[in-house]
Amino acid sequence: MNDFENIAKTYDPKQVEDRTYDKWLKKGYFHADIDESKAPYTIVIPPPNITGQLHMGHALDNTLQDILIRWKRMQGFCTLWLPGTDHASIATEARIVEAMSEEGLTKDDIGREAFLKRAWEWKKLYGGRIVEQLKKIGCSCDWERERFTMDEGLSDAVREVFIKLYNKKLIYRGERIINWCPKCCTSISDAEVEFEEHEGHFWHIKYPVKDSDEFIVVATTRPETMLGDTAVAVNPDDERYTKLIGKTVILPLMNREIPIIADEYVDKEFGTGAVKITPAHDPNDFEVGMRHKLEQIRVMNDDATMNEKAGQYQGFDRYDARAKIIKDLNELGLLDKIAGHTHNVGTCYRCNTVIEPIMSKQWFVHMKPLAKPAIEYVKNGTIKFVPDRFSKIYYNWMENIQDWCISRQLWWGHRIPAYYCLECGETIVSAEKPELCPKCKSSKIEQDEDTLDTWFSSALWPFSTLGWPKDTEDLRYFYPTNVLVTAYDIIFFWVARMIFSGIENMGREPFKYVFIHGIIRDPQGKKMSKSLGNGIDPLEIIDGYGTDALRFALVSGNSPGNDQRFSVEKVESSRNFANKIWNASRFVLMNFDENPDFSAIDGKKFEMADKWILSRLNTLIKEVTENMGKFELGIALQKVYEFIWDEFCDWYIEFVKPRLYDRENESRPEAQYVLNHVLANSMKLLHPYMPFITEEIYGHLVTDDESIMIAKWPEYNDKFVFKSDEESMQLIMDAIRNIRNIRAEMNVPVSKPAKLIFVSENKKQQETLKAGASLFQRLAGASETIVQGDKDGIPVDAVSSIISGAEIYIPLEDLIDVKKEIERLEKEKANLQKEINRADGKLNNEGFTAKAPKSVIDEEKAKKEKYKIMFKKVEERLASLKK
RNA sequence: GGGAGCUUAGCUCAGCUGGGAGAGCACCUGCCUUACAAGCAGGGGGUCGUAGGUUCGAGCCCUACAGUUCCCACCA
Repeated sequence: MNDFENIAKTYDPKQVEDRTYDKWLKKGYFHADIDESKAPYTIVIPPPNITGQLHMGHALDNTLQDILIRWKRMQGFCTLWLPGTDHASIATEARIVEAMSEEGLTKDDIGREAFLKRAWEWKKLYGGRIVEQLKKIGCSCDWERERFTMDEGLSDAVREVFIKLYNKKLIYRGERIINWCPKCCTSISDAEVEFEEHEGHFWHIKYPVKDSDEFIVVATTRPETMLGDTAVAVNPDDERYTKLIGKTVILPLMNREIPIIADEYVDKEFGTGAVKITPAHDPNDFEVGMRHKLEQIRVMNDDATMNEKAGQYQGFDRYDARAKIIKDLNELGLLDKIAGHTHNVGTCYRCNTVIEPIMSKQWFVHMKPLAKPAIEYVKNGTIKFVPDRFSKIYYNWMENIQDWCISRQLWWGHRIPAYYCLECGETIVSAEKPELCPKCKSSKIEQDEDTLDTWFSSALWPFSTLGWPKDTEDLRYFYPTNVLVTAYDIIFFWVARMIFSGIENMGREPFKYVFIHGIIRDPQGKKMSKSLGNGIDPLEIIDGYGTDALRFALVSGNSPGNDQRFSVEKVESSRNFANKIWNASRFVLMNFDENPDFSAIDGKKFEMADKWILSRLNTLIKEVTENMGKFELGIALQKVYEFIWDEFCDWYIEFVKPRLYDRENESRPEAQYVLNHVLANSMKLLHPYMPFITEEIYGHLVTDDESIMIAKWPEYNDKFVFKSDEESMQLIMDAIRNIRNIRAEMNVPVSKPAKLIFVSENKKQQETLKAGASLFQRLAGASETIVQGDKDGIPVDAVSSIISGAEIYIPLEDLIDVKKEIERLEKEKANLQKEINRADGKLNNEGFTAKAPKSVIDEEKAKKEKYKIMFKKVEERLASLKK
């Protein structure tokens, strides 16, 4: 015994975590030094927004990355986990605008320069918060390489890519229908629009045909856009309207003459079959307008109020204008009818405001040529999605991709490196502001006011963070990265864009695997969200249960790509596991001698139980490593859990107790050694998942390592395969379980010792059972263990159990009720009969014997034999009881 | 309209290439046994959504259907 006896009986994460993390930091374990003798293993973090607070999604995502990184580091790779943050243009700008409005200020009040100054201050103040939170969950990132999307180097990368794509004509500026968010006051990309089902109306409006009494009725969900109508379209094959094609209608309220045109776009079956065409406010109408060379009249301002083109409705908000228009039309008798209509309305993914499709001059990325190789890289397996089904989602998006609107009417972000000559209108795309216009030599040049979509810079993250466009050592060594870990909801925004950007700019894939996980939901299965207030704060969970427990709860029992519900109960049981390990370790340590030294351990002195657990550990190492290699982290963790709790704690520790308690026992050092060895290796296997407690325990064990973080990952070793000992221990454990079983059934607690008689004809089994005597005594309440080859002298009033190969008799004297015992055995007999029948059924099936693999057939035959023997023994026992 | 996932014990979920259904929690019965009551020992509980099919053999593969969740498209 030693000091470890006095260690707390419960594991206290607070005493361990921060101290341990600091130690790792100080030792520089997180830092990756390029080592050409090693293979690199790289992960770039999905950069959290500087506005962000750690939520469960981050906790899961980063735990998964940390598991992979820690595992690979132990395997001897030169691992780099590169961290950083994203400037998150819209989200951050919104925060700053909000803060300013509390001071009664607007962006325009203070101007661009002052605004950016504030933004950088804000970043300085809050940008590091999420990074500190990542440290709390144990992330082993190389903080010396931390990057920010608006760092100088990364901004260079952005400009470089913009210029390059512009010169290749893959970036262009054009006037098109874009998604406009009136609240954020910026355009957003298609991917940033979320559709919501709204209960709306379908207003049928009568447009008078010029020089006639006729009307043509159009149906719309957005009547306010009619102010910008420049045509009415019908299907050319629609006989109802054939005679009207080419005629003119008077646009109500505006009294403008607009033509009736024919276009295939119109669906005869839908609505009235006649469509008002508003090229400046609808993407389809825009296309129709282009085909028919229609005028584009934009009737709305950027804040979604009506503009001067809206006539009497100028100044109205879009919805007020809508109400007034309906009212006015009704008064004019031009409102044909109002139908209920549920339809999907696009909203801004940041602020949830209904977006307005508006014609606007913006910058776009021409996507088709970039999408093509990006599809190819996944198709040919250069990049693999895990699980594979997500590649379908990716194809589906990439194959139907539209051009990407990248300009934003925001200030916080990378300003577009395009300059316009105020004299001749020339556009110059350049990293630096040109002195003179190359065309007219004017010096009146101004830079484009807009910034780029945040995702434009994050698309470059896997190489911009490594130094690109400079040709750095880091870039050469660590690129391409190995795996990207993210949730499925970000495949379009980010993963897809990184893929084509990596291929386009680096000529190589940005990563080899995309490891996709699901969303963490609340206990009711709802998505956690700020607005619902159902989010569970990971930091609170850490505070209450420890980081390791949180990590365990997030990873165990979950399979890749699937959503999961988060429950405190699960964290509790994870915490219990941590505690279990803690106490197992306490036990091991308090049974060490003063200065444990295992240099004199003799493998020949290993007992059956030692070889059994070593063999089991060996198998575990193999399986866990295989599972992790396939990203089956939940399965791997489950196996470690079961090994530690069920095999190591519940069995092995119980097995070795007598050897430890007896200081004279000659294999006591071997037991200590095996405890140390198995625990140390279990901790290694567990370390990627539960880094803190494993480090703490490992530090107390006898090892050559200064930290488990940099210890060598265990490897499968043929030398530790002890099949025969595994079988023997299986027999002993089966026997103990059976005896406990009987005793529980008979209400005889293990604390009441009873004699144990084993009957077995098999020499090896006899020896095994004899060797197990002390175990039977300790774990099955045996007062004495007798092993014999026949049934001579077995008392009639003994309770019996037949296990594979051996008969167990427990003479319980007056405690036994013979009638009850017969009943029990009859039941047993019936069960065995059922098993025999099942095996027979298979073996008598010609199809089975002809087609099943030999190993399966042999297995079945062996089972049948086994059950037949057991059956016979039960029968015999019954016969003797009935006498 | 197109696509994907899910449906397994009371609850939450695992189940790897098809070869006798598992865990955690909950529940029941014993135990404060000198590592751990956040524990130990034992136990009950499932015709694996339904119906077909392939196969010697299906929770797993195929088809249809039902329920459910999500993604994409966006017919004005």
